[in-house]
Amino acid sequence: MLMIVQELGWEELAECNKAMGDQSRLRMLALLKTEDLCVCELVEILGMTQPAVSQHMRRLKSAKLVKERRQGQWVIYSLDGERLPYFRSVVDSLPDLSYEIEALKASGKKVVCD
Amino acid sequence: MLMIVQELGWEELAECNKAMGDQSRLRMLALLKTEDLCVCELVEILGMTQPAVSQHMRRLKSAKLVKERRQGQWVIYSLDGERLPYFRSVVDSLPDLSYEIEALKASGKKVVCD
DNA sequence: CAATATTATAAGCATATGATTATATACCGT
DNA sequence: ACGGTATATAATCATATGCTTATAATATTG
Repeated sequence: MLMIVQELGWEELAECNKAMGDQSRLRMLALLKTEDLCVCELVEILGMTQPAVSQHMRRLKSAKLVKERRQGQWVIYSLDGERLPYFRSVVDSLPDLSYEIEALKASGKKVVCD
Repeated sequence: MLMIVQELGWEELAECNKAMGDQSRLRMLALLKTEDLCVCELVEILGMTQPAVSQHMRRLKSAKLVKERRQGQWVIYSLDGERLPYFRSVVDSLPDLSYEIEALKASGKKVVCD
């Protein structure tokens, strides 16, 4: 089976980098590297308002760096980024924030159990 | 000899990505991948004003993605980006624009001969 | 030193960005 | 269908960004 990987244009390339050009969104990607998370969990960990998180996720989603799925009342985000050749390199270079997720679980606020 | 590579913080990481989050600056990086260039050559190739190019290069320089050296009356820019772990991956994924530089040479407007 | 060429900086302006508050939409349990 | 929880969108606002024009700074040449 032949897979055609569509070449990214300048516009899309710039959009991907812009999407990764914000500290909050970088932290979100770093968190999603460890585990898929829903919006309210990101809100809890990052200490941001819910609309702020939603809007950041929209930006990441429109750059195709994350994808979403609905699970009950939650919308769960996960890393995507197959279209961006160096996305894995970027994500790998992000600090490990798994301890944040551990802390969330310890506090009993982890809501989604896959 | 032990080389210590200073870990980049969120702030710097975001700045690097922001610096790469613009079509013009991506093109500049793509051009510098082929060959070191001075400002007036970038002006010629990209069809931008000289101040616009200078300001973009300042942004790239402050993110440490390019470095400059003076050669006579010209300031020559070249890729740097050793501090950004995935910089090479990004640059490698940029389209090849060497034909732009060839065209410049053919037109007799390549000013710097190293 | 004067004249020219190259590059950088400053100021102004239109648009983009990121946050906040308020409101709408979607799903769940009863 | 209703109330509660989760998420998205809209409106607003302060700041950032990118471009333009004008001007300054630096280097070369005569």
